[in-house]
Amino acid sequence: MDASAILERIAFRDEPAKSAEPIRARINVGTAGLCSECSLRHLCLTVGLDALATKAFEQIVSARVRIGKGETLFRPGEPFRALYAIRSGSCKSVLVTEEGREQVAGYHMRGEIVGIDGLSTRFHESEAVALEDSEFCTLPFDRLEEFARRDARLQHGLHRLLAAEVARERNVMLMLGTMRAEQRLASFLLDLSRRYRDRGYSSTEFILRMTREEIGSFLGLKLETVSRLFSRFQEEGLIEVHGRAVKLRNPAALKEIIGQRG
Amino acid sequence: MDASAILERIAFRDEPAKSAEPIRARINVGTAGLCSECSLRHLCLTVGLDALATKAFEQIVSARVRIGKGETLFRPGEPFRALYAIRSGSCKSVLVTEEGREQVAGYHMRGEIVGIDGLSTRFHESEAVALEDSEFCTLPFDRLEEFARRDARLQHGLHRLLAAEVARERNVMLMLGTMRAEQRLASFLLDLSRRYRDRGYSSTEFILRMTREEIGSFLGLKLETVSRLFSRFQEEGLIEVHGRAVKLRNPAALKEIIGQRG
DNA sequence: CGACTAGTTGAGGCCAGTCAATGTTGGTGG
DNA sequence: CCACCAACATTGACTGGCCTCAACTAGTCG
Repeated sequence: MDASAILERIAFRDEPAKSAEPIRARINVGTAGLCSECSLRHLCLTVGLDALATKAFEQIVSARVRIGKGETLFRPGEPFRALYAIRSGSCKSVLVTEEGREQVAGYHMRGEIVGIDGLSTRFHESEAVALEDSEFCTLPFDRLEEFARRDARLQHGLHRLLAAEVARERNVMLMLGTMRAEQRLASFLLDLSRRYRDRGYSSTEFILRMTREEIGSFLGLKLETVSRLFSRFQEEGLIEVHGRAVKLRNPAALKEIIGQRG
Repeated sequence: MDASAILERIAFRDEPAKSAEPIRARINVGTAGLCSECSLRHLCLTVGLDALATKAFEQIVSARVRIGKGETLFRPGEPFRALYAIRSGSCKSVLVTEEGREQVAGYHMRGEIVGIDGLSTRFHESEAVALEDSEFCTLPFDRLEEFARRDARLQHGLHRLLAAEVARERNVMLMLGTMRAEQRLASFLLDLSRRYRDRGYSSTEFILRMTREEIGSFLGLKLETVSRLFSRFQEEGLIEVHGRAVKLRNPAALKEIIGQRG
């Protein structure tokens, strides 16, 4: 089987969908291979690679996937074949246990990489759902590994990527384990703020892509609690909220809230 | 600087200790290099390596560290140089934030590998504290990376190790985000049970190495709550507790508790 | 023995969950 | 354009689970 056939298999996700509704993922093979011109290359795995290596890296990133809002990029139980770099849009990752316990494990925006959850068992364990129409670059993992064996810089990048995921989850653990509701929400807002800033957007004004329920699930709270806290923060002049539009009026005060007693 | 000098630097931790009390870590260089005979080789990074590669791997594992109960293997802020395989004993890892927020992030026993927390920033972000006198094999990370570039099996093993840590933390997230106190404790006990079983110990009778406070910190609960739950589980005939000695009398019922409603 | 740490148990309070009613928004079709 | 509907969001009243504070007990080590 040649490379393009493998890529088609990956791109078209040839295993049967586990769920009733069809996956309407579409693919643009033609537009692939532009890492060296990608505005996100300083956020992606190409960090640390020189121009030549980036060109070589483009050979790996040979497929793009577009999915619509609410559609899934991968589902629990599906074989793990690739990581996905978010080229545009955003997604959430959702954990589901046998007993039906469900939790939003993360919220990911452009320039970030999702799919690591499948690396441990070689099957995806979580679900990635687009929160808006989104586009992803497919990074076939076996080819990444091969590249990493030849290039220590990419190896480093890959390790750092995995380690960053560990670090991110550790922070979530800390939040869930030690913070009270208002601290969790403040922490969530400041985290978003920082990440939007890193991407060149406003750090004080942004649109939430998640519902109150999804935010609550991520923060270990109920949607009513989240809603109440938004209202309270607004009353206290910390933020302005109109539905999903949020403006941070006093980030310093939010930071202070997080620092308060155990 | 030759290899043994590097190892000495690692072993004797030449950077100044951040805390008042001295680190009394001792080292046995002489006993290193026995991976091929180690009873834990099927749990360690050597999984998947053949005899020859395991022999080669021994060259990497060139130092052992012994530390006493309550002493630290590494501290936040220290440069990351190596991963540590627990050869005997156990340890906890503790997260500390700037604001003094503190949480036990994990409990690790023999055959497990700690220190991954330093990989992201190249500085350790958590503290590893021995819960009993313990012995660790030092795996210098640069040499691991070098080996992984030459041997795809070790590369796989390393990736799986990192991915397993991601998966472990995801489970902790789920626990902290969706479970009530009794479910968290049940989940904790069954997790220990499984891991002791995997190591050839009894899965129903074991000694806790952590205090109630440490367990509580890990589970996002207060020590009083943990204590009360132990008592209640005992009243209900689920377990027997005498201080830190625990006997699971009805693991199935513990499993059921976890499965209960949201 | 006394000091100390770890653990247990009780009483009461508060934070967040639960249940429920109402308001708002966005998409669809007449 | 508006009516309608479903999904999302807000707000209130009440409940309950876990925390807080506190007293007491059981080991442990000098």
